[in-house]
Formats: sequence, structure tokens, C-alpha cells
Amino acid sequence: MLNRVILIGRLTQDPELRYTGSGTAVASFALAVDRMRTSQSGERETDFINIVVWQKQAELCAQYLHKGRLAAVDGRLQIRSYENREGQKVRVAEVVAETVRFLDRGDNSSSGGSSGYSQGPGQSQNASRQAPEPKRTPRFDDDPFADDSQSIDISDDDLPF
Amino acid sequence: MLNRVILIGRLTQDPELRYTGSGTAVASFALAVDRMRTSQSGERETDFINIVVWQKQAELCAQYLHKGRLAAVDGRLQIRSYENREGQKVRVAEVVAETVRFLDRGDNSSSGGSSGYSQGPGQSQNASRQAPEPKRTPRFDDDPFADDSQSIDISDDDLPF
Amino acid sequence: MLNRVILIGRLTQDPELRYTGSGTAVASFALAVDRMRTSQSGERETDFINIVVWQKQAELCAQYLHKGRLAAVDGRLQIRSYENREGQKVRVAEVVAETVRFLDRGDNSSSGGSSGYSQGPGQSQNASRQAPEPKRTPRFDDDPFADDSQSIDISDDDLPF
Amino acid sequence: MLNRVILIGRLTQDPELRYTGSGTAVASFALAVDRMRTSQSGERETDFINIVVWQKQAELCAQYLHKGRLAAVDGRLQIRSYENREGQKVRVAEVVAETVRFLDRGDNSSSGGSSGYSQGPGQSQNASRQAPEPKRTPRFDDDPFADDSQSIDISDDDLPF
DNA sequence: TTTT
DNA sequence: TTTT
Repeated sequence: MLNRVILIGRLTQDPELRYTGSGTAVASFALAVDRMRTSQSGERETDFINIVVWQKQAELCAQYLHKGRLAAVDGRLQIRSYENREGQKVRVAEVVAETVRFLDRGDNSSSGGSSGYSQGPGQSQNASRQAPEPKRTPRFDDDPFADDSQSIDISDDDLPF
Repeated sequence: MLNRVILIGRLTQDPELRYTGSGTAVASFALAVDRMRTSQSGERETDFINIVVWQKQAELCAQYLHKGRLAAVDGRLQIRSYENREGQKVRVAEVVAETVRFLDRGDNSSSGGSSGYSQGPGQSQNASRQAPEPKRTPRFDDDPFADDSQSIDISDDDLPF
Repeated sequence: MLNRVILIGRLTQDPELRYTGSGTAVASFALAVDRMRTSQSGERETDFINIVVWQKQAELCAQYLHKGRLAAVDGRLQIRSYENREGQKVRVAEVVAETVRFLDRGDNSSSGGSSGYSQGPGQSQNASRQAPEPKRTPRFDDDPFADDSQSIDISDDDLPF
Repeated sequence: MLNRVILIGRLTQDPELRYTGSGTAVASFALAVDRMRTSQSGERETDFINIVVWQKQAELCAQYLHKGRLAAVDGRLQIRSYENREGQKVRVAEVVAETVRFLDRGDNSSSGGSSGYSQGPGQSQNASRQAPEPKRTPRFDDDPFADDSQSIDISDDDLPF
């Protein structure tokens, strides 16, 4: 009834572009998605997840996405079954992308074009990159989100954990 | 019962880091999230969404995230109510981030190692960036996902639309 | 660039159905979404989140959803700004639903119709509802997911925490 | 880097509860998730997705979830590889649940109290179930979300499609 | 109050 | 291997 998958990872290969008999474009590639925690044996663990994209997005992926590129996929998880040569039923999991976002290069017009990689190292960034802002006082008096807020100290009730 | 929000956008400001009375770190910033479709008047539309992060992630955000940077947020939508000076009840929406990913600079150690494992600009990337792969045949015979698959032409039943 | 919200909660009111000048249906309602953890003061906390639905789904919601009903919403978070009578800029957060699922009543044909409430208390359910299955051995030998798996004891590497 | 899956579907079997060598509970079951669109051949299509749950949630699932029950899963997609008896590498996809919600029976105390806080079948529900509210005027003058809003007719710019 |  |  509801089936939603959101992934961010890097392409393990260039997308493969094909066309159905009726001429619809389909692209497929795998995304390497690092798990947040390393295994107890200490290694970084990664899930390699197959992605399928259709139509115009498929062609955009084939054009602009390449091995190693970072991408975000929003779609649904699909389990496809087929019989292999030995007659065994094999189940393949893949994510059918509804939208794909290209994340680490501005040199594409992207699927929507909102991206932009080299946003230029502004001077303020060089100035204070290593340390957290020390100048703020530890209160919510000037809450930037609540234009009209009274001075309210942040209380234990706000902690979400 | 279930409340999940995933956003990708750019910081409109440097994160503000504060501390609760008991010393817990809280960072807040706004994310500019472009909508996919432009308005009928033709302009790109953007949602400016307030983000709150707690604890260690808050300090990592203050250190590594800056105005203009691209970030992914996975969290939940929270509606906070308070009374302003005029005694009106004001409702503030914000996303309480569970995880924040830093997306457009490899020069940080990030919250969990967001950088790449095989990112390098392989030669294949330089070779063919502007055009879709022309060499593949438009069939699923050599499906890269299904090691054992028989030759099956892609059929209309696979189209998800 | 990416903006995805998934919510499950109960309607705090019957949906309000309206029509734009050009006759497009819009429904709006609020969803009460319980937070997972209670506040430190011990009370259950709830976010009341405004939902907007368009077109055919709007009319289905107005027909089949009512105050108290459980629903799942998949959409995006939108921040709408306007000026109130006092000339203050007010920002309203709402979730624009892409799909709405009706979850706790089978007496509707639903948006897709996959639901089904009274699935009948099968006898197996009556038999063993209070206790976890005690009969299984603590091994993965007969892994129900991996038809071909060798006997592999579940190892610490599988623990995701 | 980011891996989020949200599913709603029905259990195809009672959950299987096991324990690791060190005594950690693991439950597994499959969820039947209907696709929104039927196939071109007209049949309803369904993805059968394997779910794994750990620790306390595993035991709650074994207790309260049964074949046919509706559940929501929030977790991540994991690809597990192993070699089968024939020495072939087999890849298994499963969703490792972070949270599981029990959706179609109020008779459980659930994983976090999934029942309703104001659920009761109010009389207004009985009154008008079959028809959309006819009494409202098709304007946004009395926007229920924006307590202070001026009378603003809904304009084409609000249409998200 | 806004980012590319 | 499958749920309503």
C-alpha cells in the first residue's frame, strides 16, 4: 500500500541504457550505499542496490551520471521474480526510481537543475572551519525560527531523546 | 505514529550552535529546498525549512556545514507552539534531524564518512560524458542485476507507469 | 532538491473540501501524529500537522476520511507565507500529499482499494496471541528468506546496532 | 550514506522469532505490499518484501503481529550475500526495521501505543459518511490552518501540478 | 531573513 | 512460499 525508498550513494558503474520494444528508455545502475555503522570486524559495510529508471530520467542518467558519481534516488522497492536456466525461481530486488538527483557535480543541467557543485570557498568559510561558533550564548532568546518568541530558555522537554 | 522527513537542500546560513542548561548541544539552520516544478509564473520555487540537530551531530554541523553547503537531512517533522508577546499562539514547524549528511565537499570527515570510496575521476568518465551509451543493445539479455537470468525481452508488464 | 514526508496519524477533524476558481478540488485536514517517546513530564506528545490534498484524491478524502480515522500520507513539506491583518508575515507549514492511504476501515473503496479492515480473527490468531512462538530453535538454519542458504549461525556481524 | 525505506503492507505469515547465540531476539516475516497500479494485464501486483526486526521490537512483533495483519515498517534496505550449496553467490534483499507499527487492531498495546487518542466513532461520522461536505464555500477565506489569514482566494500558483 |  |  505504501512503498517508499530514499537512497544516497555512489554509482558502481556507468548506467546502462536500453529501450523496450516500444521504444521506452530504461536505465539501470547500482548504487553503493555505505551503512552508517561499521561492522564489528571494523570494516566499512556497503549495500549495493540496483536502481531502475524509466523514460526521460533514464536518458538523463545515461547522459550525466557516471561511475563514482553521488546520487539521490527516491522511488519504491520492487521484487522481480524469474526462472533461471536451472529452473530455479530467482528473486531480484531493485529500486524503481521516481526521481534521481545528481549530487556532486555542477557540470550538468540535472533533472531539475537545482544542483551546483563548486559553490566557491567563500571567505567566511576559510575563516572559521575548524571550530564551532564560540560566540553564541547558550540560550534560545534569539531563536531564529520564531520571530515573535518570548525569551524562553530551552527546557528538558525539548530534548527529543 | 510514523513521522519521517527526508530533505536535500542548501544551508541559507551558517548553523547556530547553542547549549541547553544541562550542556546539551543544539544546532539550528534553515535549508533551502527547491521544488521540482517551477511556478506557473515561471519562477523557481523554494521551501525554506528550519532544521534542529542535537548532541554530537549538532557540533559536527557547526564545524563542517556552512551557508550554501548542500546537505541531506533525515528526521521528523515537529510542530512547536508558543505564545508571542501579543498573546497569540504561534506554531513553528521544524525538522528534528536524526542524521545530517554533508554532500558537496569531500574535504570533511563528515558525520559518518560521507566521502567516497571509489570516487576518482576514472578515465571512462572523461571519455564519454556528453552522450548516452550508444553501444548497448536494447534488450535485457545481459541484465547486470540477475546473474542467472535467461534471455528475456523486457515486456510491457515491466513498465511502472 | 528532495523533499519527502511520510506520516501516519489520525484526523483531528473531517476534511474540508474546497474548489479553486478553475474548479480543482482541494481538501485539507490535520493529522495528529503521536511522537514515539513521551515527554519527560510523562505525557504523550503529539504533532498536529496540516495536510493538503489535490484533485481526485481530495474528493476521495472528503468522502471516506473522517475525524478519528487513521491515515498514511506520503508527500512533501511546503512552507507557505502570507501577510496577516496586522501586516506580519506568517509562515504556515503543511504537507502536500501525493498519496493518502485510508488505514482503519474496510468500508471504503480507498485510493487504490488495497486496504481491508475486518480481516476476520482467524483461528490461528486466537490460539497464540499472548506469547512469542516458543518452539523455534535459535538458529537461522531454515532461513525463510534464503531458499538456498547453507546452515549459517547468525553471527555478531549481522547485528545492526 | 542515506538509506531509508517505509512500507505499509500485510504479513504473509506469522513472524518467526529466533535468538542469536548471545541471546538477542530477531524476528522475520514477509510483508505483502500492493503496488498502486495494476499491471497492464489487469491484475493487482504485489511485492513480497522480507523484514527483519531486532531486540525488543522483535519480541513485540512475535507477540502481536500475525498473518494478515497490516503493519508499517520504517527501516533500511540491506543486501545480504551468501554462497549457496552450488557455490553460487546469492543476494538477498531485506528491510531491517527500525520501527514497526501495528495498524489494524486496537487490541494491542503495540510498540509505542499505536492506538488512538480520540478515535471514538463520533456521531458526525455516522451522520455524513457517503458524501463530501457540501456546506463549505469553495474559497480559502476561513483557512483552518492560518489563524490570522486575510481572505485570499486560492490562486493557480498554489496548484502543485 | 534566506541557498545555488 | 505468500497478504486483503
